[in-house]
Amino acid sequence: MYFIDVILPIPLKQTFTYSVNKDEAAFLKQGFRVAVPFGKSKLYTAIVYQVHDTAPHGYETKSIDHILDEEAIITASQIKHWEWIASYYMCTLGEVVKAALPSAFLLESETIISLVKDKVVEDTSLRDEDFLVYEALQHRSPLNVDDVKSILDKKNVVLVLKRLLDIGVIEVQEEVYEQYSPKLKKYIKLAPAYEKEESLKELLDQLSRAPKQREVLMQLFMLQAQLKKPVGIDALLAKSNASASSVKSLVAKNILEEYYIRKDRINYEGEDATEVKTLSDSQETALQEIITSFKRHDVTLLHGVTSSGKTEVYVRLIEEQLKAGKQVLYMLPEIALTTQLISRLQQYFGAQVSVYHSKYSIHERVEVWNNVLAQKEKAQIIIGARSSLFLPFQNLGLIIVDEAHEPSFKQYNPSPRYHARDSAIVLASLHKAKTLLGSATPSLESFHNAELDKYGFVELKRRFGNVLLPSIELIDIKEKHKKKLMTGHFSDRLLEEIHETLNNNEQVILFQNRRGFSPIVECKTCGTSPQCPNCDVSLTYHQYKRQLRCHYCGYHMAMLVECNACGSDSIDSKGFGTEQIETELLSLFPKHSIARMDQDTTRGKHAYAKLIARLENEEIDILVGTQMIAKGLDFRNIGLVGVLNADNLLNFPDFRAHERSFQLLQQVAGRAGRTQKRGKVLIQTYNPHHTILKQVSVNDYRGMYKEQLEERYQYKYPPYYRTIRITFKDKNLTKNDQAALWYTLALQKQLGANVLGPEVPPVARVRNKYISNVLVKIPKPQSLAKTKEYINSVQRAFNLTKEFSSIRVSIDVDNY
DNA sequence: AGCACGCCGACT
DNA sequence: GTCGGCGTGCTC
Repeated sequence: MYFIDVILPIPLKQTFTYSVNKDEAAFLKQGFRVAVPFGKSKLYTAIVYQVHDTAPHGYETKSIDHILDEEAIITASQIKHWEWIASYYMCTLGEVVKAALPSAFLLESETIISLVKDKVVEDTSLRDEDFLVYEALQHRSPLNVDDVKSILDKKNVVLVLKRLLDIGVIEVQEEVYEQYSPKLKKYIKLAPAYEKEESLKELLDQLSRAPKQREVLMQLFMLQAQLKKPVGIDALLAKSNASASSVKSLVAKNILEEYYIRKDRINYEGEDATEVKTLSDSQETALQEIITSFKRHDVTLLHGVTSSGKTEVYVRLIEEQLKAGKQVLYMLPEIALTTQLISRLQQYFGAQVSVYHSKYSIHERVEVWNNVLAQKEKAQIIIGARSSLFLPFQNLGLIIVDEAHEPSFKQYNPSPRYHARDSAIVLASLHKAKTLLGSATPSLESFHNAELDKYGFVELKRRFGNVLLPSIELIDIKEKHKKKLMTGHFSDRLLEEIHETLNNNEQVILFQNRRGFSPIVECKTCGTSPQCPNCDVSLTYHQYKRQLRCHYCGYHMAMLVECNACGSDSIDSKGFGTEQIETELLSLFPKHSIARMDQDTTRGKHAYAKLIARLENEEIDILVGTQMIAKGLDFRNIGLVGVLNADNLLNFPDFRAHERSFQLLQQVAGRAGRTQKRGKVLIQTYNPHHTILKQVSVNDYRGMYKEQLEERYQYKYPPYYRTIRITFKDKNLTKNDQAALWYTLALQKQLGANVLGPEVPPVARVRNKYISNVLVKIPKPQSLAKTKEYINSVQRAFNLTKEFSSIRVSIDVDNY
């Protein structure tokens, strides 16, 4: 007897054992996919973890359904990496697998319902609903469960299906579809029968009465001679100017033959690689320093001011790896993965670049996966978002994590809650590769690591071409309000500068952080504002659809005409988001073109790219935007950057609020003046004496670092303490509170005062579930692994407590 | 995580 | 009486 242990893509800790026959056991290896029956009736895709011959105790194994791959699609080092992620971030291997594999690799079965042949039923013997399904099946068979649901327009259809099954009218089957289908291209050739010269001659004579068809044939010969490779049907049609119908009739007469060739979706059709620009002196120095640093350190931090030309340095490093025959992973936050950057790298490396991120179709992702696995030429360099570190690299030489300070490298939900920067470092070490972290505003942890000599450190202090960093001016809007110098949300100073910039034919970017400061609707008479029925938050007003929406659960309703509480019609929207700024701008600058960039305006697949293109072509004079505009936009003609209100950033209730504000404002400021002329940045605030703003205005990263580090030390936060957050969720408030308290007390038994909480978060209820948080702080000398082991033991005891069985517990390691 | 099973209230 | 709500427990 042979068995395999498999990983299922579900949040269960253990592997599952299935039986296989001798041949299967010989064929299967770790990393293969198999379809296995799981539970009552489902088929799941599982990953083979190991093949063995030890029968498990206590249960009967099922046999696998079938094998999905011809060779392993997951490498041994991937499994090792995923095990590290599962153990470090306290989640299951199944969850990692689910996040790691392109969805097209993980198929679940679908129940297929079909009519039993020759089974006659009296229509009258059926109930109305049953009859509807029966009738539908006579028109179209088979149906899936969703079809039945929509036919009956209800959620629960099991009963109907059960009855039909009982009387033997229908049968059901579980089917797994391969979602990935290769892209095929149609080619055309002469049928083999005519390949001999005499038969060809005969044929041409025959066709003398069909001049169009004859012409098609002649063109085909010409193309074949010219291209010396298969002729695509599209090429033939274009060349011969013939209609598809003449080709079709030639095919019908068996004179021509159609055939298909598998084609990759990922194809770079641009120019071939161009020479890398010559590096400036400071770039060259940085490059040499990085190379030297890698001799002593596996990880190096590159601190380069905005627009210092980090990309060119990366390009050189990548080039070096390619020469050594190694693969390179270039990671970026999702949002910075613009066509702009991709095409820049393609300029240098042409077809060797592949891109991998969530906007790509499942087919494209499968192809990138396979290309990386096979070490194809076109998968030498992967540019991708955080999930690209799950690809099956074979021979990785270097990982670049660009914009490494970006919080979006940390995944919060769903599990695995991994940090891509840290997971990348582990991945690199598995491959004995190097990691380069690049940032203009490194995170405190990374800078601290560099200071402790855990990481190597290299600096690029000058902007490329010695362009000056923008001048930054703080505007006290408290005072401006007092002196009545505000027009809407604009100070006189900001308006003045906008006018001047526009007069110089330069563009303006305005930044308005939306988080925590969305337009909330309020009744002026009684002061109530409409709340979300499912979450403890006020609804926010969205002008473009005249709707009130909840940012947490997506609930929405039409804008109120009168107050629900008192009936008054004096409803006011206070606060300001990007939309309101846009409206104000339209009336202040009616002659200029104004655009807005936020989640609402970049929803479509190409919306973002289009906005960027318009900005690049200078079709937009003023762009208002959220965080989104801070990332990687690289334009030559931005003369002015305005921050409408810096305070709501600073007042964010998070220990990293100050660090984040500094980073964000620096990034935003970096959009200004990327050419010779010095750019200008205006920051409006109620609090111009705030240390962070001062530090931003004079570009004092180190000052910020030192001061923040001191605070972190005092308040026991990272990098001095690690933290793990444990979240409890339940529909029942009391039960949830009890559970959180029980857990906290259990943790405190061993960890004492370093367990904080339970604490109710600012938004205490989301999607009708109450939330409670517990924070575990881990001082440097305390073992992280042992602490986690202890948390795990508390978790196990918690799971055994019956009354808490409905509580959802999620654990977030390094929740920052 | 799904999904079946089973127990309760609200309707034909 | 049936239907469908959701709490509970299991999955090799």
